[in-house]
Formats: sequence, C-alpha cells, structure tokens
Amino acid sequence: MAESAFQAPKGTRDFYPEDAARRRFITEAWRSASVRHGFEEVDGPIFEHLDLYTVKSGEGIVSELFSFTRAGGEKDYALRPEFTPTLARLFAARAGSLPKPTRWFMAGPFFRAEKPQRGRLREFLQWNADILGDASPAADAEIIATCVSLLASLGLTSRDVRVKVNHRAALGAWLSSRGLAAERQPELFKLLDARGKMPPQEFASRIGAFGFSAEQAEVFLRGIVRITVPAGVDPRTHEVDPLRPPAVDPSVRDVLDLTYFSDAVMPLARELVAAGIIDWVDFDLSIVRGLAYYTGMVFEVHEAAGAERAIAGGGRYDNLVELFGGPSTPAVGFGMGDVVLGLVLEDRGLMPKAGDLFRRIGAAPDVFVIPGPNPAADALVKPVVARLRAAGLHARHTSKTTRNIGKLLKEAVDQSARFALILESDSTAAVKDLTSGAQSPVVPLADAIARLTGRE
RNA sequence: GUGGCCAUAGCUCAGUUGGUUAGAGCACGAGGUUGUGAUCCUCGGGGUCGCGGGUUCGAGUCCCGUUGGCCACCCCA
Repeated sequence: MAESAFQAPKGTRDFYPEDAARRRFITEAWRSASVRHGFEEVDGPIFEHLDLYTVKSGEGIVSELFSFTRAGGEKDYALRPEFTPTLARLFAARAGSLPKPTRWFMAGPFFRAEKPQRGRLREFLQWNADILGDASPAADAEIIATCVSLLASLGLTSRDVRVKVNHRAALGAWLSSRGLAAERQPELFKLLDARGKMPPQEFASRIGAFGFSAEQAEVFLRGIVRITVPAGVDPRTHEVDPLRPPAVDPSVRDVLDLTYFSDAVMPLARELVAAGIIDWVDFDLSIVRGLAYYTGMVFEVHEAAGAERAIAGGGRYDNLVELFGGPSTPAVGFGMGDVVLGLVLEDRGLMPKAGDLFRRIGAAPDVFVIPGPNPAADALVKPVVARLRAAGLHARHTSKTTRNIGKLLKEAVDQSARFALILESDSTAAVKDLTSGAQSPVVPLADAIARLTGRE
C-alpha cells in the first residue's frame, strides 16, 4: 500500500512467492490424486457464452456472475463460475468417440460475483473430477475415493474431515412413502439444510409442519446415520449385510424407517468398504446440495468439528449432459476449491512452511555454490554454476560481496538448498550436505561436481 | 445486495484531552568480527497513518463519504 493507491479487486488475491508456492502445493496434489485414479486432464475457456449458464440456472444466476459484452460486440459472455456446463459441452461434442466411461479432471480459476467472506472469494481455483457414462454405485464410490485420496495425501485423516453422503432418490422415495408430495420436498430439503441456523425448538416446530414428530426432528438434527467398521475388522473383507446396516444407532431405527435409504445406499456402502474408505464416511440425511440437478448420491466434505465451509461437494447428475444437448448420459463428479482446503490445512498445521514448502514443490535449489576466500575461487563460481545447470541441477550462487563462509552458508540454508559446494581454490572444493550437516573433505573440483551430478 | 466491527512500516503493534520532523520489536538490505548455518557490533532502506473531503491555528487522533478486510443475513452451481 506504500506507493500505489490501487488495491486488488474485491475478493481476489495476490500471490507472492510463498503464496504461489502454497497454491502450487495444492494444485500438484490435485493433479497427482487425479492421475493416480486414472483421470485425464481437460480444460475449456475461462469465459463462455452467458447463455451456457442461464440455460441450467435461469436468469437469476446472472447477478452471481461476472458477465460482459465486448466493446462493439453483440454477444454476452461470462467468466466461468463452475465447470459442469463446459464439461457437458465438451463431452456432448465428441460423445460418440469417447470411451465409456470417460474419466476427466481439470483444475483452474473460477469466478463468482459474491460478497467475499472467509473461505469464499470472487476468484478461486477449483478441482473437478467426473465420470461420465457409468451409472453404477462403483462410479459413485470411485469419485468419493478420489476425493479421499487427495485429502489423505495432504496428511488429513478421517478424524480431521468427514465425508457426508446422502442419496436424493432414496430420501425422496422415503419421504413420498410417508405421504410428503414431491413438490413439497425441496421445501423440506431447504429446512434440513438450514437446521444449524435456528434454535432446536424452532426446527422441531417447523419440521412438524411436514408431519414429523419431535423425536424424528431430533434425529434430523443429529442428522447422521453412521456406518463404521468395528476396530480390528479388515474393511476389504468386511461383509456388509444389505438388510442389516451395520452399526446404525439403534435409537435411529426406533423412529425412522430407513429401508428406502439403506436399499439405495448399501450397494454404495459396500463399494466404499471395498475401497477402504468407509471410515471417512457418514451417511447424513440432511446433506442436500444443489437440489436443481442432482439425481442420486450427493456428498460434501467437512472439517470434522464443523469449522470452515464445505471443503468439497458433488454427486450424481444423470440428466445434465442431455440438458446441454448431449446424449443421455449418467454422470457423477465433484468439485473442490483451493480456499477452504487451504484454510483447513493451515488450521491443522499441515501446510508446510517456507523451506519445506519450496522443497515439496521442487523449487528449492539442489546446490548453492560458495566461493572461499581464495581469489581464484571467485572466478570459478559462474562457470561451475553453469556446469551444474547444464547437468540438469538447480544451482544458485550469492550476489553478496561478503566472502564470510558463515553468512554464505546461512544464505544457502535460507534458500532451502540441499547442498553447498564450497570452492577452496581454482581446482578443489568441498560438498556440504545442508540437511545432515555432514561435510566432505576437500577434494578435486571435478570429483565434487561428479558427486553432485551423479546418479543418487 | 442489507447490516455490524475494523484499517498506522513486509509482519505484530504503540502513538496521551487534537500539538514539533509518527515510533518499537521482528523481518529486510549493506558492512565488520569468528573458516561453517549461531552469537555479537555498526549502518541503512522502507509510511503523503487505505483513499477523498470537512471541522480546526493545527488531524494518525474528531465528522462525512468511499475502497478494502472480517463477521452475520442472502446465496453457495
């Protein structure tokens, strides 16, 4: 703020080196998890025709978008607020020649014209992974497993975060069986979604209007049917009896008929057990999400104590590709933003600090070349650095004038270099391992370089 | 979009009922001592106090507006 009156636009971020490194740390983890699970990377334009978004969401969406008309142009455009329409467009255009199922991921910037708050900005990065052309519960589970794989790769555990899973069709069928007309269900979903924002008495009274008792309201408030694997049981071989959901809280059964729910969810639960991630999952009747187009399984990932906003969310959307002009195609996927994920990692102390961070993203120097006090060493610094770089190493040298060994070693450490190469004369050097502190004896320069460039 | 709280150095903050040239610690830069990441010493850069206006002899301080941040509501694809 010193020299300029300009501020970054509301809800945007500036990325100084350590910020950019944190961003890369996250995006590289996204990429790795995607590739590990067999997804291929795609992308589309960062702005699309405005119509692409109003088709699905109506004109009301426009106030949430950054939209514009080119000076002198006619068409309306919008910065992309989500990827699903673009994904559907890409898929529809080549549906005939794509493999089934098609597994795609992308990660990039998105824009929403909302009022910024903690965890919610106007420009953010989002990771999307989708499976198109596979209607099976196995695909549902694979999507969740990919998400869990990412979380685990960053050091999060099933005690830090919970995957809340629900099934829209199952919940709808159950509600219909209790006589709640389909038209009134979205109303109930909205109430369920807002349950945490009102006193319990108010919730009980409002849910009473839908024909639920106070005891049932209590169950909705707790909201959770948890399926866990008992300690000592190998989740890969653990059998789940579809007729008897394991470890369901008995008090829940007393007041809710979960038959519809479990019929729809048990095949998925079995897949989650097979994938070894059932411990991460709670089945939660109140998770509703974008009622607009989800048709089956829906899920959200939350910090276990409920801190922060949702880390990720997704579900099955079997009608959407068709809505965008493609062939009828079952699909399931999810999105995860970088903002909340970053906050949770910071909260848990899992975001690496400077030196480690640069090392983790491959931006730390392999070797820092230090001239000793011998004047002959000075002239050697640049040729040696050039030679190390030609061999593919990340090599740096000081730009300071001091030849104080201690200060130069400190500079090497500050820059998180792995090794220091100390030039002793025009033909000799020592290699110091800056991680262990071990230093080699003074050897011929060629030997020292060979040690640094040789295979590990 | 509505409302509340906040804004002084890169960071954390101090700054008296309105009064000289706005300070500290850390961080950063240059150099010195000790041939090894430390310690120590010297020096230095950096602020039109978010921005604009008003009141006043005089505003970092009081008033209004504005921008941005945080929080709640709305929304959350």
